[in-house]
Amino acid sequence: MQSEPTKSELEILQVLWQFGPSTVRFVNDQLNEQKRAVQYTSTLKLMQIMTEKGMLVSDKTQMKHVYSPAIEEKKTKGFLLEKFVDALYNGSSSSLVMQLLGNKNTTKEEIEEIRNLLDQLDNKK
Amino acid sequence: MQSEPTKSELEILQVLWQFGPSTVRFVNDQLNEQKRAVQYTSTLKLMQIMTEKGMLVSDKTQMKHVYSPAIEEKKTKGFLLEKFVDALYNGSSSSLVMQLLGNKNTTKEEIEEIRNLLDQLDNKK
DNA sequence: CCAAAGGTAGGAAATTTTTCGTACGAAATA
DNA sequence: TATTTCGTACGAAAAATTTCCTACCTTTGG
Repeated sequence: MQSEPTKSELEILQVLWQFGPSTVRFVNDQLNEQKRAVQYTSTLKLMQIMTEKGMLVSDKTQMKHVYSPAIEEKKTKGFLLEKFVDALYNGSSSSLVMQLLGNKNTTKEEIEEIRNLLDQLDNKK
Repeated sequence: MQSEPTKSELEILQVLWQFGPSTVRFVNDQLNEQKRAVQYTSTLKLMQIMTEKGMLVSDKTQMKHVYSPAIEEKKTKGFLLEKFVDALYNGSSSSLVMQLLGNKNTTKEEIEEIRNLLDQLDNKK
């Protein structure tokens, strides 16, 4: 069963998704670069906890353990998206999209892109 | 400035969004019905904290205080949606929609609805 | 070989979030 | 009126999350 990552856990997953299997050192460097100051052992600890929870898997054959997400990116994001739609939009995808389309941050290019996605979907039927 | 509601805070907001300004008693009953067992004073306390934070406003003219969201639903949801898109889809709305369209839970009716939204958007330009 | 640098393990402190007990006042009701 | 019911206020306990200190081992470079 999939459990919901906490905020910090999600940050770590993001790094692993972006760069693939990584050492603690690398993940920690990325967090400090991309996000915020955090001590090496904090990151280490959290990644160990995530491994216990079954959220990550680690290759311990080498001294520098290499961690990867235990569940594929798409699945986890889908899971989180579903939770989000349920919590905020009562499960209605179109409500979410409506809100999205009204957002300043959604550019015309993005909207065009979404239209293309829909067209492709039609062609398959 | 808008601050991110915690999980429990969001549950309370949901009730207020759904039913409009409410007393603590009513919100607590709804939580117990819709979500999970929780004591009256827990809900009271949390709603008081949310008021301190400026997340809710309360009408204290009557003995039974009536609480409302301080920020309109649309704004808060938009705020949360933006955070979500940034965190999971690197700010790309179309990526999110793509994932959404692939979801089992998104029905054909929903997809049709989304298409209509896009068409309406076009007509306005 | 020795020191320095870099790795993991584990416990525990610190912080944030959540929950509830207790006190006490106002309102309803028997 | 007396009692029970229902409300808020407040403090603090409990739980969950996040952070980091310390110990100790391995590798690297002089």
